[in-house]
Amino acid sequence: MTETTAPAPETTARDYSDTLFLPQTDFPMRAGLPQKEPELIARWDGMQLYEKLRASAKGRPQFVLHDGPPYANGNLHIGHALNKILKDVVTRSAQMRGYDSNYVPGWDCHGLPIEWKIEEKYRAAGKNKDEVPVNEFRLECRQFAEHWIGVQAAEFRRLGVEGDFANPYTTMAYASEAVIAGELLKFATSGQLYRGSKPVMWSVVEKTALAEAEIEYEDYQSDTIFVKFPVKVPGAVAVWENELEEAKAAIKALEGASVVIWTTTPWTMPGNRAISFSHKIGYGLYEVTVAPEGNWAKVGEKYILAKNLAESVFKAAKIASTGFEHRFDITAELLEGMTCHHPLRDLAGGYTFDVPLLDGDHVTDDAGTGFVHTAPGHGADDFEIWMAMGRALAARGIDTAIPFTVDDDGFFTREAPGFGPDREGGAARVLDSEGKKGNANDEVIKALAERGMMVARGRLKHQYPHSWRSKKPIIFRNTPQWFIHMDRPIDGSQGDTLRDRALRAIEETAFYPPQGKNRLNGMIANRPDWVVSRQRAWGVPIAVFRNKETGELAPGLEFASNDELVGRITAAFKAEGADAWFAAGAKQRFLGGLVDDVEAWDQVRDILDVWFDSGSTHAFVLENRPDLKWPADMYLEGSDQHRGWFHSSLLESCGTRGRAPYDALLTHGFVMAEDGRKMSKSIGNIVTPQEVIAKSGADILRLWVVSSDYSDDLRLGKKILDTNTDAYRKIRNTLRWMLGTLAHFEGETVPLAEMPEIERLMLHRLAELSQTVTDAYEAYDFKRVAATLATFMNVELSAFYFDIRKDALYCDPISSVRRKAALYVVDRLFDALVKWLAPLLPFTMEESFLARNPGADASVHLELFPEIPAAWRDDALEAKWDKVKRVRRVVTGALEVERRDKRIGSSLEAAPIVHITDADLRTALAGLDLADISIVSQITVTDAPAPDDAFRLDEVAGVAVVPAKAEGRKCARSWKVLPEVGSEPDYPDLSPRDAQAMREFDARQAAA
RNA sequence: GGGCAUGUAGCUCAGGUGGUUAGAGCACACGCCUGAUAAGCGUGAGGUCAGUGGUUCGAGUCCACUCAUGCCCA
Repeated sequence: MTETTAPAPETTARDYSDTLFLPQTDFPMRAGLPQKEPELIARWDGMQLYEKLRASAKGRPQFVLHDGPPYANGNLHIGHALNKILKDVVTRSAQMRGYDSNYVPGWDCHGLPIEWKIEEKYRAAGKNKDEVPVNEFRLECRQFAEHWIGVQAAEFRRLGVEGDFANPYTTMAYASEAVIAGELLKFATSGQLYRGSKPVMWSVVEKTALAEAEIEYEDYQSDTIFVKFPVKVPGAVAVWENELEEAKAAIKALEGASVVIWTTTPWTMPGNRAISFSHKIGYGLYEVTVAPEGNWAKVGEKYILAKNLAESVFKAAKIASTGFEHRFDITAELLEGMTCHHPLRDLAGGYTFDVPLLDGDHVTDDAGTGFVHTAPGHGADDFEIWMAMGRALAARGIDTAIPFTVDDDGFFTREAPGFGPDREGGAARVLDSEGKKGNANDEVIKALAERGMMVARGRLKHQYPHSWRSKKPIIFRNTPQWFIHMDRPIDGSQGDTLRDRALRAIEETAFYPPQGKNRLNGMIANRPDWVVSRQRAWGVPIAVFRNKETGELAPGLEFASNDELVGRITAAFKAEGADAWFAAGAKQRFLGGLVDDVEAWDQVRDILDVWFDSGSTHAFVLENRPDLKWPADMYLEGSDQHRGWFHSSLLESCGTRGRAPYDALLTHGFVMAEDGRKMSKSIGNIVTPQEVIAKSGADILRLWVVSSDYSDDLRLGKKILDTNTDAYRKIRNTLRWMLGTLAHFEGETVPLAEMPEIERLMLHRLAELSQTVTDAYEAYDFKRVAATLATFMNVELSAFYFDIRKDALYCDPISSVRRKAALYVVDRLFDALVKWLAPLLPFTMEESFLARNPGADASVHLELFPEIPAAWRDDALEAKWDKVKRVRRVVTGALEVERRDKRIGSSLEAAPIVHITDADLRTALAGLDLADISIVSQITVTDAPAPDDAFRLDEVAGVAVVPAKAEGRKCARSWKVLPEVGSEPDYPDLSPRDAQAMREFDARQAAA
């Protein structure tokens, strides 16, 4: 509706649209990232961006984020994406902060999972791994890894990750294998490497050790036995010394009593070295009072049992519930320090050692007797408690050596007296080569029964570990392994053990977030010696020889020709890869001429655990590449790597170089589903990076990463992706408007002093943001960068500055300083924002940057963060404008009431009267055009008191607004309603400002 | 079961050393604009700060316990 006083000739009115400086851009509103991003990658490849980045940063201080190598055996999952995106943001932001930030991606190539894949292939073809020459097998593993490195590299690049993808590092490169072997030999030479033993899951059928992942649990029928361990020393007598007579009687009663254990593996009895109990369980002493004729459990025998289980034990022993009596309770104090005789004591002259009782958390009273037979060579729990108690046991005069009672083929050895090769009829066997039960259980039970040590026997069907490959049962078996000392002085000096060094190194490392320090520290402080050996084929060998007689190692602390031997080995590996170790004649080749009799030495065939490989990356990557440096500025991985790569790298480097290979550690959490629970196939809540990229684009995924708190677990699902997509659109549209507006910018600068205040306010905000953003990047606080910039763009630009300045930018005459100043400021805003956002959203920012700065060699990623002139900072101006904004808020509030009541639609229809009784606020407004700032056509500011019914806001005292409709006609060009419209005869439908704009416009048209 | 963490609006996050009605962005609802238009502007609703119990004049913030979730180990 227009005014009736001077009817505007609407039908003939000129359309002024094309005389306005409206936004003009080809930059699309809808990004089409799934298509656009690959084009940008192709462009970066074509222009050799990585090389240009290095060249442009030459001579700057280095920043090295050393890549933790992913395992090369499959497509990326969302966790990889999170990890690599964070790394990319760190390296890109460091580069733009002024460093030479070179990122070299790497891959972990050796190890079990790849071996399985190849074995699986063999199985499918009906072939047996053991019939294939080891180096042929290794070659296939190598090719497999090679393939996946190619796939993953392409997937990483698709995420926008920039780095030296043309020359990545791999743990299987010959040069790497040579260094890895060499690093291990340093431990050997310094005497830190030793041969020990621990139980592993062993398949007798395949004659190999198996990893947890190669095991499946199946039903199995086991022989169970209840066995007596006669009490030798009744325990902590001192505790009872001054106690009641009853207690003393209890101790006396223990004479002749037995601790009873229950086990499902009778064949492990020769390996027994202890009995575990729990202080959380109540125990009692029971006596048999009635027993059947010829029963194992006889009248008068006294057993110590868990009270909860006594009834069931006697039932198994064929004693009626009226045939036994509870005598005393037995306390944990009494059990602590108690020792027993081995039930096979004196068999074939063996088993004469003391069997101690140990308090263990793994003991429960839901089955058995409440006492757990403990054979450290035959179970993980058993081994753990035995090692944990090692020092205390030694103090009690107990030999802590773990016996090798069973050999590779499942036969008892000489260390199982009475059952080994000396036995009449030969060694008893646990399992035969078909995986069937041997005679070991029966022979052990027979021997126990002969000595009167059996209480009962039975059978139990339960879940038992089987080999994934052969489907046959496995056994736990003590095997030789290679260890690195944690607590042995390295240079012979006290306080210089590997543990000491590592704990000191942790103190000198920066942790992001700080909690990581605690976690790593706890693990190093408590960990046992480092097991580095695996009985496998695909890896770097523990390239040492061991003297068959003396156990001496070569290379080793005592070996004379260490340098020569190490030199031969590493040179060969460098030229031929670690395959050289497995080639025929290796022993002669390496050891020949360095020892008297090569045949007196065994060549160790074990390979290194892959954690040692990746723990050595600092040596073969950081030290070997001239474009990197040692130590790294940062290692960045998921929080699980406190146990993994951070840990092994720390130990390796401390053992060989005395300090950590990194100055800082940054850890991130895991990606969870939307409800905070882990993603799983069965629930179907898995999100893959591939599908997000195909549907939304990598920049959406990156926005999700950088707006999340990576130090905690991250959540991801459809809804969260949608939210991020919306947030992305807001950012993109604001940039798009700036690009459109800047189409009219001709590069003209306006001196700061001549700029309107609101332009100076924006430059000031830019100066503030510069500080915030660079600080946040420096602290790796990316969510702060993302939130700060997004909020700025939405609140201060889109909803405030741009909204206000549209009138000047679209309508002002070409000559307008106000318009020129605004264009200049928009240009500066755009430039800074695109650069600050570039590490976060590399695709979109490149696209935006190129829209302003076209050129074959142009890239936002070659830029530095903008230098903001110090003069732009103006805190007083900001304080002043805080007041202006307060007044504006009241005006806007008043307009909203008018709009709601349908008195106005567009705010340009209004001409409010603003009563400001607060002198401070009025001063702030002096010289400012509040009508422009409030986006109304006219405004009246007065210090007169406002009527009672004026609009007020509680939080803004001293301001009241009386609404009014704007007087005059609507300018056909600017749409402002002004009394002056029509005052210029040559443009009767325009305001004077627009008339002037048209004159200049027409003049330019004519000149063109 | 042990170690280390985390738990603030639908979503993502702010909330130095305890102190007025707990904030922001996005999403949502409603309204406006139609010269940023599969956009833009405004207004609004939305939280017993995981729970319980303490310390304190006062706790989202300190302490204890519980619950939930995650990582590592067993």
